[in-house]
Amino acid sequence: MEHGFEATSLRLITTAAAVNLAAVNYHFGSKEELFQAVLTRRLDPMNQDRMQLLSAYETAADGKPLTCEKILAAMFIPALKLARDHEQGGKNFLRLLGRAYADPAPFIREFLSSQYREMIARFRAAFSFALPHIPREELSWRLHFVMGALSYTLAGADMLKIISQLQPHEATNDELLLQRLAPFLAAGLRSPCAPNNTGPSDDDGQHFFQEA
Amino acid sequence: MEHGFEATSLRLITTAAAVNLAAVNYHFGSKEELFQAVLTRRLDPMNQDRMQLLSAYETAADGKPLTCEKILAAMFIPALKLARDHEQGGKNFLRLLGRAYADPAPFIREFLSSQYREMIARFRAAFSFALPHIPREELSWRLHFVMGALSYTLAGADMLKIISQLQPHEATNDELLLQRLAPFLAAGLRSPCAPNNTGPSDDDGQHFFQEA
DNA sequence: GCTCATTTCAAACGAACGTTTGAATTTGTT
DNA sequence: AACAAATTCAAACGTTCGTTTGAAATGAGC
Repeated sequence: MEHGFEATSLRLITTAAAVNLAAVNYHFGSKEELFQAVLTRRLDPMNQDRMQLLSAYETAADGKPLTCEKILAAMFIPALKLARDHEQGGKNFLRLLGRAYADPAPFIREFLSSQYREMIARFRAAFSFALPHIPREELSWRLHFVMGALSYTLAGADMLKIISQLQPHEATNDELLLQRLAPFLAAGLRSPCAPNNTGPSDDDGQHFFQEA
Repeated sequence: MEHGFEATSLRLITTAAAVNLAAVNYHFGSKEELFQAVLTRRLDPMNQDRMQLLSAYETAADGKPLTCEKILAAMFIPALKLARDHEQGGKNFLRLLGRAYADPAPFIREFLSSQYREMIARFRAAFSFALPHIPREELSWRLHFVMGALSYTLAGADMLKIISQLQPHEATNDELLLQRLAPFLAAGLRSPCAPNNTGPSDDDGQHFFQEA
């Protein structure tokens, strides 16, 4: 979490774990496979939880579309549950995960892609049903913004030291953090679509970036 | 941009640039200082542009508060101008910058912190004037979400390959991307504040994550 | 209690890293 | 042309990396 995948040596890990260096290659095969195992152990159950929670909400809604807040809650609650699991370093795992989102290593990107594909598809369908007036393509972008803000927030809020001078104990309160993030994102998701986003000749859609 | 700071060797860089390996240490001192020089050359002028543009908008508004869209435009337009400068690899620089936001290396975090502190303070003041009903602390969080979504978007939209199956030529159209991001973020910034966000006993503020 | 598969361990391997060195080369000035 | 400063260059430095090796230790089944 602190140093990223490349800069974290196996010697650092095995020393901290009080095991032999060769144990990693014996039990996991390589450093990459160890990393994938670390992520899979918690990421896969978390995404399963997310989808089950979403399904539970949908059956409870009985055919009616869910609110954005409800769908976002299905994304955030399993993450929070994991953050609360102090026995297994929950908060640190979410930060490791947030860092992995931005890691350029191809094997990490492919791994995350395979781990998220199914969950993202489910949630996009839910948002699409909840926001029928938003075109599919526009919704894809907004879902991207949601994932970006979420991963960035989970990654550790180091940027907060620049943006604000909040107390450090407040900056690490992930629960409060997500309670602020969800309404913010819900408002963005619900916001009316600019007219003709695909047509570049629309004046109202363009003047925004024309000046200066 | 592709491999991150740690995984990009000086031999890769100097070979691609057709210069000698030792030239980096002779002219820049170290790999870290080279990286800072690469960032500073464009980041510093970009942030200066942002602040000047914001000041221009403010004097044009003649004492009246700016809209969120206007303030966001002051953040995005200089970034777009840089992205359009193909002579100097503008788009690639923004992606390098987005990656740097998430890089855990302490010297990178300190460097970015010093480069952004002044600009962030200016923009927070502008948002605070534009959104007087949002408490200072809540605004800090929202500004954090804005920076997160922006950096994640600029970092390369690799997650889009998971989220949607958009055409790759569309995925790289940064201008359209920011035109979609700005309204999304403006809606989030403007969204009404949940009652008593600091008090954890408020029922309406808590039930959101209590269930399941 | 012996056997054999599994796991642990210290040591070493080859490769790649950022950096340094000191001699060549180029450049600018007289 | 000659000198001095600045720059380039090939080579090597010491370190660290992920991985491999082969022997020692452990554990389960008969």
